[in-house]
Amino acid sequence: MSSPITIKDIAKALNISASTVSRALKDHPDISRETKEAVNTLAAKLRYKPNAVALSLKNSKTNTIGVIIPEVVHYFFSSVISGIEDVAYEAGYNVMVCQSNEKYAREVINVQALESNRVEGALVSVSKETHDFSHLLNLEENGVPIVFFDRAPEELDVDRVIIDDRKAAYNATTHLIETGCKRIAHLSTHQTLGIGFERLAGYRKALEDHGIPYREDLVVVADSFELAGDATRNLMHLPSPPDAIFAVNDMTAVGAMKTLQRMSIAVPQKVAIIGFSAGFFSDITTPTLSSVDQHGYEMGVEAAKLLLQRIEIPVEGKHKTQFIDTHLVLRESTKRKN
Amino acid sequence: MSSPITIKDIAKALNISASTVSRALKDHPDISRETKEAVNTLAAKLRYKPNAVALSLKNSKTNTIGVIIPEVVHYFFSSVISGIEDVAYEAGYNVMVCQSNEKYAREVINVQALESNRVEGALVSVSKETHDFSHLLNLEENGVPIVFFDRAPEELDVDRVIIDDRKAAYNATTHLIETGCKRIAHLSTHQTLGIGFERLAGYRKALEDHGIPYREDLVVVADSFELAGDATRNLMHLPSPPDAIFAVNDMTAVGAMKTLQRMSIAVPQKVAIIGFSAGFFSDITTPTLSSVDQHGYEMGVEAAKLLLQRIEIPVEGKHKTQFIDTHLVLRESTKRKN
DNA sequence: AAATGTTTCGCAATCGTTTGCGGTTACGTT
DNA sequence: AACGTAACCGCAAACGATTGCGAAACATTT
Repeated sequence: MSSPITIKDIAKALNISASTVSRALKDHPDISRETKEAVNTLAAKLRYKPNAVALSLKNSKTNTIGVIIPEVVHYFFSSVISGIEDVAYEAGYNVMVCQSNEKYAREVINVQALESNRVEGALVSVSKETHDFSHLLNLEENGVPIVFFDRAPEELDVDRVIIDDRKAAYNATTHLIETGCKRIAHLSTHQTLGIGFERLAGYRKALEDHGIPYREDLVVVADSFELAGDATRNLMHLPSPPDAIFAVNDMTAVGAMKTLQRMSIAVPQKVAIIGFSAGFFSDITTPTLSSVDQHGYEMGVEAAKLLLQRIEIPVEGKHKTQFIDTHLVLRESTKRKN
Repeated sequence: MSSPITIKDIAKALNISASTVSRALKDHPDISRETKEAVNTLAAKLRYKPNAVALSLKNSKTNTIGVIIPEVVHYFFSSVISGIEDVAYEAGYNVMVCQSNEKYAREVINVQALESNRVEGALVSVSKETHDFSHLLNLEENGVPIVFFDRAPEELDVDRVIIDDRKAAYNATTHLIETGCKRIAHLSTHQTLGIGFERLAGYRKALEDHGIPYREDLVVVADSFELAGDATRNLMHLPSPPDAIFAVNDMTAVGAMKTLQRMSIAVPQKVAIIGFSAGFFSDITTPTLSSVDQHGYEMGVEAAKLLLQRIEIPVEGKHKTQFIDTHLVLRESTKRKN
């Protein structure tokens, strides 16, 4: 059968009207038992499946939410998706996933795709290139609620589910300090990204609260496996090299660790390392990597829940910022407290 | 504006008919220049976006393909998705992603969701629990082409994009043999899974071709990080323990590696290890992990391409099996040839 | 001046489903 | 015999966009 079975097919076969079939299928009291039985058995036999497209049009309800993320190929983002998927599935929603590939232009196109497809809400983590949020704000103005997660525009009145980056960074840095590290480097990311800004701020605050002077030469923008290598080499050639590194994410931390090992510098004895994100591969490095667990799955769950809530009842007044708890996962790349 | 702008809104505002607006928007010659301009400027001003749902219904064409995978949270699967996404995007298709979470029941529901949403084709990698494929075959009978990737039903006439598991396993095993290993263990997965069967077959063939006897006690079903630990411990307590391990995937390989290290057994000197899948974390273990690169992204690309082709021109006759090239990525967990 | 052509646009049907309203039976009641 | 009333069911409109066909309005030709 090339074209799917419709209600009309059933109606024609049974010599009744489409409306009767429709009502019979949903057990409407107006329909006699015999008719219902006939319809139901034929529908089952023909494997009738209601056309969700037609329903969407009729009800102006697509039961679909959109997701825009930079790249699926990151443990963190894919675990967020997993959380989103589970919540959406439970609530009878479908998920449309779009990747921006960290490109602003593509993100704009993604937004249009979501809007054309009449998604009822969107979950967005913006690309690194995105500094103008008008495409997203327009979407929201047009009645599509948005919940930002992880990477959210600063200082805008939007719903967001994020971690308390500053606090998490503060805790990570503090742990390094408490285990005896004095010269703590920070491999950071661009300050425009919010998380870059916040994590640096937490790092600085921790230093300050413990009476350790802030050194500009110990803070480097390096947010990938490759960049971390160069940055680490440079850091270690400083007159006063670091004895600990707080990296803005795990890939960066691993890049640093690998480089240190290649330089025969013992981790954590000579240089301790702590990462951010707790991708599951923090388990498999040697030494295993201490990290800040961002709870991606949970973030997905909470973001999706908030979005569904916004779909039910549009925001009244100001939006909400929800924090996901982080916690330090202490493994072998940092020293122990004594 | 709560409800999106429609063609009728524009028509009403301009005191013309909806048909004229429609034609004006697509530059139909029947429409005068002035009308076109008026329509276009108003459409732009109101940020009119065509309703993809209505178009889908009208054209019986949703421009959407469905993807069913066990879990997004695997580097391999998310890289496949990435490949699919890129091809789909290029061709103007949307992607609907569903996770089976390795459950047969949920996979069935996923299929229904895809069918209800009238996807034009599906890309499927079946769950571990799936032994009955009728839900998928029904879908295909109803005119929705399916391309299976990675995990495809055996001995069924379906389209599939897979790697040559047997050959890849053969190569991996052969490399271990050529670097001097004599007692090669295989951490395998269930034989029902096809890839389990094929990889074991390749492993056996390699042994055979090199005159090494097959030992049942060296083949264990263990296909996760945790299971690999126990299995490896048992293997090493054998009277004649292995001097190499070929693992069915990277997580398993890393589990084995970690366990060996905990037992103070040198890798690769005492026991060499080779994995399968080349998740990017094979780079970050110490020693780095030799592995068979499955080229997930490319698999996604090829599977999507094949699917789009099937959507254009339905299969005439028998289906196609397409192999993605694999290659050995030799790193530090195996010895070098001399 | 009549006939033909050209330009520009609207009507209505269609995709599949739902639903208010009205219509047709059959049955019972007076 | 005439009427009321359930019990069942169909008509048609609606969701938004497209498109064949017909129809005005105006211009051109003979």
